[in-house]
Amino acid sequence: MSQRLRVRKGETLLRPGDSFRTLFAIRSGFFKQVHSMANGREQVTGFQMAGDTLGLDGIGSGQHSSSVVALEDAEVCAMPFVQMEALAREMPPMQKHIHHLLGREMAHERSVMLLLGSMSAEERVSAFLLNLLQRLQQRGLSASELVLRMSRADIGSYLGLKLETVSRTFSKLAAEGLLEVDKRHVRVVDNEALQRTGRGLAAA
Amino acid sequence: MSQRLRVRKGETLLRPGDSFRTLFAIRSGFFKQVHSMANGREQVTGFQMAGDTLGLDGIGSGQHSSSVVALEDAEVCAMPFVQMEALAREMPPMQKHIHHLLGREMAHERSVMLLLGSMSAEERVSAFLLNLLQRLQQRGLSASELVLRMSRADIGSYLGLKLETVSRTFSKLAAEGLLEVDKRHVRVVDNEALQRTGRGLAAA
DNA sequence: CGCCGCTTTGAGGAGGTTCAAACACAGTGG
DNA sequence: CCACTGTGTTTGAACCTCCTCAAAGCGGCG
Repeated sequence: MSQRLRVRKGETLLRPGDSFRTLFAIRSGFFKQVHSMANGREQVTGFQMAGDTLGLDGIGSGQHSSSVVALEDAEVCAMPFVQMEALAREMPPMQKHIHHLLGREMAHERSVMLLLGSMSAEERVSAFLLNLLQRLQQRGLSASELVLRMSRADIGSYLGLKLETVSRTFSKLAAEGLLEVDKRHVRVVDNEALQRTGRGLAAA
Repeated sequence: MSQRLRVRKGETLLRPGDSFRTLFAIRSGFFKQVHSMANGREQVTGFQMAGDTLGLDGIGSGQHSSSVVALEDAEVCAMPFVQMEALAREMPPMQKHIHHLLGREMAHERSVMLLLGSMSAEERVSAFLLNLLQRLQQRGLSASELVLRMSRADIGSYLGLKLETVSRTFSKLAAEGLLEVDKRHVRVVDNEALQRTGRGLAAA
């Protein structure tokens, strides 16, 4: 039922306007999701890694509304949505699964809304790191060390900050002894303090 | 299958932690949806009116994550979700309908993310008004005049601004000749200019 | 009338942005 | 091998938007 697909770093898997036909389960790699506004401005709305699902936007309209770009070489599984719907009609667990996926997506968007609506730059960056670390830990990786796959500009766009502010905030958190930062390599030194700062963002 | 329910102004229809069992279709009235963060801060995440659906959050976790409060006397239809799921298995149109509802909810949250992430106060307030007006128009009401059901504080919370900023922005838009504002009564004078300012937020 | 909730307006201050310059690093071609 | 270029990051200084604190106005209701 599902077909593997390779996506190279920098390539675009989905574009706004593409008709909604398949979901993609990420087997490996790292993606960013970018939305464009009517006035031309762009904004990163999410980062997806192995185990996450791509393409859920557009389930309502039948058209994708965002572009999805690989930030490193990746492999995905294409799952035709009509087949998933058909399965859902016969197997309630599949129906539950789809609803669960949609629920998670909505929960993520909600948590970003809260972050953008009421957190300071320092809180946003902390919450962002904690969220990434938690998701990496769920996948069996370190909970205190990570390599950022995205640029400062991408992080800033996602967090509603300018790239300079993101950079300054990393420096500040490092100066305060919460992190060690070297370009895209980040190590958490004081996890508790980081939690204290960035608490508020929910899971995946 | 569905049961009517009256909710008086100020009453809470759903609370965070309530188990997810039923969706509510609004027959009349006006609601706000409020989310709380781990750190105690609160934020309005949406306003719902007649024809909108309440309770879609919690479809993933089985628990509601927000409270829903009536901003005026209202009447809603309770629809047990297990029955909707059962129907969806037998009738593809019902399945489509559920997916459509979820898609709309996600689209709304996305549009608010974009608003919060990259628009100025003036743009946010304009986009907010345009969105409300559009939804009122879809319901057969005036596209140029409305009575706000929510306070400046609620608007501010929703738009990621302080209530004073919302008030000032209304005054500014009025001074520029785009609006006439008298407390909660708003009339659009220059719709084009308002569109020019607030474009970027998508539908419902 | 007098209180209370909501709104408006002002003045001052803080957090983020903007503009600019310098640095690090990888890839390229001479 | 090394200058050369391009992209991404860091840091500084000045500015601007929005926030904070404060006071006053409006309107409804007991």
